[in-house]
Formats: sequence, C-alpha cells, structure tokens
Amino acid sequence: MLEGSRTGRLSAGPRLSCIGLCESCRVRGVAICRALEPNALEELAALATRIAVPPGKLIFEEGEPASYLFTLVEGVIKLYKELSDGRRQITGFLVPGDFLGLAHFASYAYSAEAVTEVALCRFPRESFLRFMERHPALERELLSRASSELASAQEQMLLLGRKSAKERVASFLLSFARRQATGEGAVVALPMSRSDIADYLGLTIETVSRSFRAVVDEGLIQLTDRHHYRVLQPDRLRQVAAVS
Amino acid sequence: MLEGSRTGRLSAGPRLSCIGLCESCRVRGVAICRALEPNALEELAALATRIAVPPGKLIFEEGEPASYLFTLVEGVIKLYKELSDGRRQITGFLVPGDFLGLAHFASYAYSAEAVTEVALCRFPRESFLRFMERHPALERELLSRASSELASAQEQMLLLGRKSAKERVASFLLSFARRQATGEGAVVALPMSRSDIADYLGLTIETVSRSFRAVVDEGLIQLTDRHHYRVLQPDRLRQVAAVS
DNA sequence: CCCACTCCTTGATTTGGGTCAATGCCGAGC
DNA sequence: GCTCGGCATTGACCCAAATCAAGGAGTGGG
Repeated sequence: MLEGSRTGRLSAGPRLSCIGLCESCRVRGVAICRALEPNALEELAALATRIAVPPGKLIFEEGEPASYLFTLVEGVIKLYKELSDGRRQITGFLVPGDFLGLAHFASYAYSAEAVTEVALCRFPRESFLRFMERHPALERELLSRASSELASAQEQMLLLGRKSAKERVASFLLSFARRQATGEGAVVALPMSRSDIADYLGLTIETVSRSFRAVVDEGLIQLTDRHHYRVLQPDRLRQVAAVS
Repeated sequence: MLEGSRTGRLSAGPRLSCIGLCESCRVRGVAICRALEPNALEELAALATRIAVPPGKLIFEEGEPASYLFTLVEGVIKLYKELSDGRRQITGFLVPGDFLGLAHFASYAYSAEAVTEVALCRFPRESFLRFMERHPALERELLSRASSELASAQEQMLLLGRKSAKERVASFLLSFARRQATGEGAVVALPMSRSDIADYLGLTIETVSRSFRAVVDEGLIQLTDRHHYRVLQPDRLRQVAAVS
C-alpha cells in the first residue's frame, strides 16, 4: 500500500500530481481540492512531499518549530498535549482528508503521532502560506475547517468537564461511528489503544474498560474484537451519551 | 457609559462610523481594523448596529439560527453549552476586541451571555459574509483568530481532562491575570461569579472556594475582595498550575 | 511449543472532589 | 438600623473514578 517509508516528491504528471490531495477529497466530503481550480491544484501539488509514517511514530512534537503543514491521506493520527509529569490529554484523532498543523504560530502547539500506518502530504510552511495568500478560496476552506474543529473542541470540553465515565464512552463510540460514515449496524474500526481512548476521554484505562463492559452488557453495542464494534441500539446509546 | 439598552445604527460620520470597531482595536493587539483599508472599514461599519446588553442577559442561545455576528466592544461575555439536565460547561470568556459568532453553520453551536454590562457591534451574518468574500484580509484575520482560539481550547481540554482542582484554579488565575495585560502585582478583576468559574473549570462552587483558599493560604495570591485578586508569587503559582 | 511481552480485563481498596447542610457576608429595600 | 435574599464559605459525609494488584489473551521470536 505504502512504498515502505520512502519519502519522495510527487511526480509532476497531470493526474498523479494531485493524487495525494485527491485521495483526501475522495474520502471526506469537503476537501482542499474542491476549493481550487485544476492549475492552482497542480501548483500546490508541486509543493508537496509524500510521507509514510509507521504506527507509534511521532510526526512532530509540541514546541518544535512548525516548518511544515500536512494533509492526512491515509490512516489515523492522534494529537496530544502533555504535562511535565507525563499526564497526557489527546485533543483529537485525525482521519483521511483532515488538515494538520494549522496554526499561525512559530511552533506546534501539540504533538502528533501516527496511530496506524499513515500516509501524509507534507507542505513547507512558508511556501504553503504564500500560496494561500494568492488563493483566498483555500483560506476560506481552512477557516471553515477551523471553525468546525472549534465546535468539536467545545463539545469535547463539555464532555471532559461535565460528563460521567459511561457518558463519555458512549459519546465517543457514537462520534467515532458517525465519522466512519458507515450505515447503521455496520462494524466500526477502533484503531487506537485503550490507553489512547482513556487519554482522549480524561479517564484511566481501567475505567474505560469497565464502561465498555457496561454498554456491552446493556446490549447497546457489540464488541466483535478489541478493535471493532457494532452499534446495536443507536437511540439508547445516544440517550446514555447525554447528547444535548 | 452605555446609552441605556437603546440600540441604534451607527452614525455615518467619517470618524464615528468605526468607533465600535476601533475601540476593539485599541484594547487588543490584533483586531479587525488592522486588516482593512479605511474605506473598506467605512463600508463594514455601515453594516453594524451598536447593541448594549445588561449583566446576566442572554445574547443568543445554542441552536437558534445564527443571524448575526458580533464584535465585543466593552465588557465580558461567557460562552457555554448545556446538557438536557442542566449541567453546564463554560467554554470561554470573551473580552473587548474578541469576535463572536464565528461559525460556518446555520445555527449557533453555543449560548452567549453577558457577564458584565456589555457593548457589542452586531453585523447581519449574510452581509458580513459577502463583505468578507470581497476582503481576503479579513478572512485571514479571522483564520488567525480561529487558530489561536483552537490552541486555547486544546489547553483547556488538558486542564479539564488531566489537572487537579487546585491546578485548575491556579491555571485560571494565571491566564486571567495574563489577559488583563496588567503589570506584576496589579489587581486583577474577576467579574464572573464562583458558579461561572466552577462551570468553566469543570468543578463545583465548593471545590472552587476551597482551592481559592488553598492558594491564598499558601501566599500565592491575595484576595482583595471576592472579585479582585493580586498575584503575589507568579512563579510558584505557575508551578502549582502544572503549566507544561 | 514455549516464553516473554504488551495490552486488556477484572477485582479490592483508596481518595479527590461531589453532595448535603449550615453559616457568614454583604448590598438592596423598607 | 433591620430584614431579606443571593452569593460565598466552611464542615461532614459519601461516592465515582483513581489506584493498586492480579490474572487473562493475543502475538511474535526462538
């Protein structure tokens, strides 16, 4: 699927040149390609380097100079912040089509790590920003993404500040199912570890495990294995999740 | 200070027409005015209505159609989300110069309520967005604000998910002091109630009160009254806040 | 096949912060 | 000046989730 971990400049061929970007488009409804005419897209693609990252490897670390921006083409990434004593909060999981490194700061405000095998398009920050100045449509697209990210960040604050363990887990299972755009009752992949889920929900792995057990025992979901589940009773799960 | 709660279209005079906006500029470093040439600013100001809101009054509610965008000219606003059973999470406090209603959705994703006496500039959503399309510089400014808001949302997730009560309160006291751009040892105003602070930090009012007492007893801050404090030992307070 | 290792689950115990209940401290109105 | 009502503080007690501890279960290497 990926060519090892070899990284290489995208070939300049008319179709291939935007593969990295267009794959993103294919997966998610709204994406960068939509916002640009073909020749602008060519120009942008020429800036990109394709990168492959194995599971568990750091993509960048909080505080290091933000030299690159990325689009996620394939795989899942976690973003997190840490305290000096090692406590960690995962602030989000990225899926194909998502944009990474959006920040008007000199350094990254969080760390990014591959959860699964990952394929990225990497853009040098400076040239991407120059390109963006000449293409307001791209800017608009990023603004729109930033505001929907902000909305989900606020939703997550409500979860972290005010929901019980079981409500957190139910909310997580629902939102992850929704994101995979699969039909009702389809199997949802859960690529991250229990420890990642705990750090995302502000809990311990033990509490995550017990809460999983509770929703399984009540017949709201079915765990096919540790990393796949099926939502059996979406409405009752929504109730348990305390969705406003 | 405010002309009662009367609301009125801004006069079209060359200086007055941008008062609402420029007051914002004056208070915060980066603001809308900076991004625009004078005649564009005139045009934008012509769209604005000046609004006054008394403390405790709702400005808009989560879920209602997002017909307006606002800039905060004077006072403090709280933004929050609620669960159906009344549990509430305050996602942020806005100060003069901040932008309100930024969302590419048809309805507001959160409620906004005046904490103090508030003065706003209100823009009809549609005409503001049309104006923005013709002025990429404004779009850029909003993108930059959105990404710094996103960064503080992530910081807040770390607080809500992983910090102890005392760490939360210390972090809050520090960040609020920083925002008021006052010198070391200056008195910081704390206009919101203990209940607002609790809902912002994901705690109860009792725990907020006890944590306040702890940092006061340790001599890290001094409470001049319930709504004003002075940071006495910023470095030790920073340590207690577990700032990474 | 066995061992070692990592990840996950389950149970027992502890604890930080929530809940419940007074009490104190104003400012507003009479 | 007194009372009332809404915050805020303080204390006693309790509980949800953390911590501590003991096994599984799956996986990869020898």
